[in-house]
Amino acid sequence: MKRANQERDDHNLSNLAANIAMGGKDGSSSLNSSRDRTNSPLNTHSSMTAAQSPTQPNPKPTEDVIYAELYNSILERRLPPETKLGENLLAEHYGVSRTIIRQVLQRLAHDRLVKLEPNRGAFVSSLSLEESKQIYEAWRLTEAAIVRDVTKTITRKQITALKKLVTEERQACEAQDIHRLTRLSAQFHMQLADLCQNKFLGRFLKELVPQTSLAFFYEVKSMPVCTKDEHSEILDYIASGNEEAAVAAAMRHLDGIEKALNARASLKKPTSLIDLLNARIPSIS
Amino acid sequence: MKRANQERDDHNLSNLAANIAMGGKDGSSSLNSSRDRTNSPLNTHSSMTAAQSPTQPNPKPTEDVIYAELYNSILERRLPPETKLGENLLAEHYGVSRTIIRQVLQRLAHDRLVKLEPNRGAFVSSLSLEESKQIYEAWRLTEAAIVRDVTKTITRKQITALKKLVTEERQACEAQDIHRLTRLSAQFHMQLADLCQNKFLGRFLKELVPQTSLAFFYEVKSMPVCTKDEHSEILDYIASGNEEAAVAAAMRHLDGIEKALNARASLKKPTSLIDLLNARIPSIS
DNA sequence: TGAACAGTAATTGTATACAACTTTTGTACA
DNA sequence: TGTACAAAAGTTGTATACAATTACTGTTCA
Repeated sequence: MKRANQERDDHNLSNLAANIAMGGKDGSSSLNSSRDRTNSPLNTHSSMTAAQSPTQPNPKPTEDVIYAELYNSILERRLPPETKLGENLLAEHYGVSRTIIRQVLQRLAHDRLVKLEPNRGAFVSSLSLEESKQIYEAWRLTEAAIVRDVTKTITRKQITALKKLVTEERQACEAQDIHRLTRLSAQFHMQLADLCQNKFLGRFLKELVPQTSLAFFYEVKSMPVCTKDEHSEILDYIASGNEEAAVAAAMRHLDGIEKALNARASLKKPTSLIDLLNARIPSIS
Repeated sequence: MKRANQERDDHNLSNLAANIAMGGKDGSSSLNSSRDRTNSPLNTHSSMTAAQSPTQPNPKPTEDVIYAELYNSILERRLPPETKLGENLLAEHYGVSRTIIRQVLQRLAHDRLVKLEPNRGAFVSSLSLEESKQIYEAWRLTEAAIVRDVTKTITRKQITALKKLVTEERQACEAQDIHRLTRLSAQFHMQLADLCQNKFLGRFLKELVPQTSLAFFYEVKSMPVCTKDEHSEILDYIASGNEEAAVAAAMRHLDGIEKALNARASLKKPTSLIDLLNARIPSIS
């Protein structure tokens, strides 16, 4: 009836993304597991260097783990907008029942990272250019309030943690690790939001930021704007208690990101299978 | 096996609230049904005058209907904070499986109107005074941006719809219908938020407003601040295109609500069964 | 050749059975 | 009388079976 423990599929992000991309017909994969039990999905090290501990017999992942993996996967743009997230495929991949997958998909739909179409299934959400603009407008409004708040209350320890994050960004940038950089860049703002005394504003921003990964245009291959230096600048102003300068720097930063987005908005959706196939041989055409 | 259609329990709000309050041991109830299929829960007429069409054989309610009923029920303060929402009780009350109830509870938890405690169940969320203050701060920030936006783009038809709402508020106020007034008052702000061009800001406010019903203090029996006139004032400024005056009026309005909340914050939680029993005979003590 | 239709396969929606956990209730003992 | 422990009742968590809907594929007919 059930699959034995030993022959259960492992689950890691790169394999999952590959499986989904090719329709899930390829079952074989390598052994890998990450068993973080943090509340916020962002703190899992899902996209760290691959080879970790192949010894673990790979117990059944919890709902939270699966949620975190998919969450990060979308945030890092590994699963592009409009990708179909079939329940059976995911259930078999993670070795859990569809019940769990369903709950995960509902949570992601709640985060607006996934859209559920009745009787048709779950898909990674997508954003139009207009919607993206609206996100950045809402982001600016909220970020300003948060930066103001945080500048007043931030502690040494918190500054150190954020500086560490910027350092990691720098490393990812040097290593040309686009996915990791994308995640770390979002994480900087989300971690800042966590420091805001006002829980509700913080939550709002933390919901907003990941959605910027859903723009259905956006050139994935080129390196995103290297935001590490701007993050560093904002952080310095915050640390020095210069509220207005910090806010101004943050606003410039967001404006810059949005400008870069607009610049890339020219190329349309390369999402269909045909487009993906064509994109494989760009030199021949 | 299954219960026959005819003897299936009906489901209406007042009976549900009563059932939950008394632990669900009382099964009998009257016949009533509302079958709206709107997307936003607020447009259902769940709390209108009771007697409608007792002829309907009462088909199985959809997930959306149950969601809307519970949503409104919490918003209107019929189900007070910390009320336990047992899955079996709800499933039997609505005549659906626990699967459906579970999904509804998850959606409500996503809205932060319900909190899910692992292995313990679902409860109506509650808010501390500090959290309430934070909500109002976030509300002010967002409301200002929304009022500014709406003032620029509002149409005649939309103004008429809002005026109708204010009229309904006035009626509810005269009729001393606290629950309905609470809902209509929230609806005014949520409908305004819907008119905002920026979807994300609008959504945020629509998530924020219902949560103000979760303050675990707050005197339910006394009439809430009659906000109808202030709503009318805000609306007039918006209609006349006076952006700054509209924003100022809205800010005064929110300040007033928060002040009233603080004033009522003295009486602590009367949630426990003992407290409720004691509250029944206040004249004797 | 192409469009429309029908049948089949696959996927999602719902209900139910069982397992795991928590809370309550009852009893024994200090 | 009160505390500690044990049993049982009730509730939630998960998996699975079946129903309903959709998507696909192959055939027929114009």
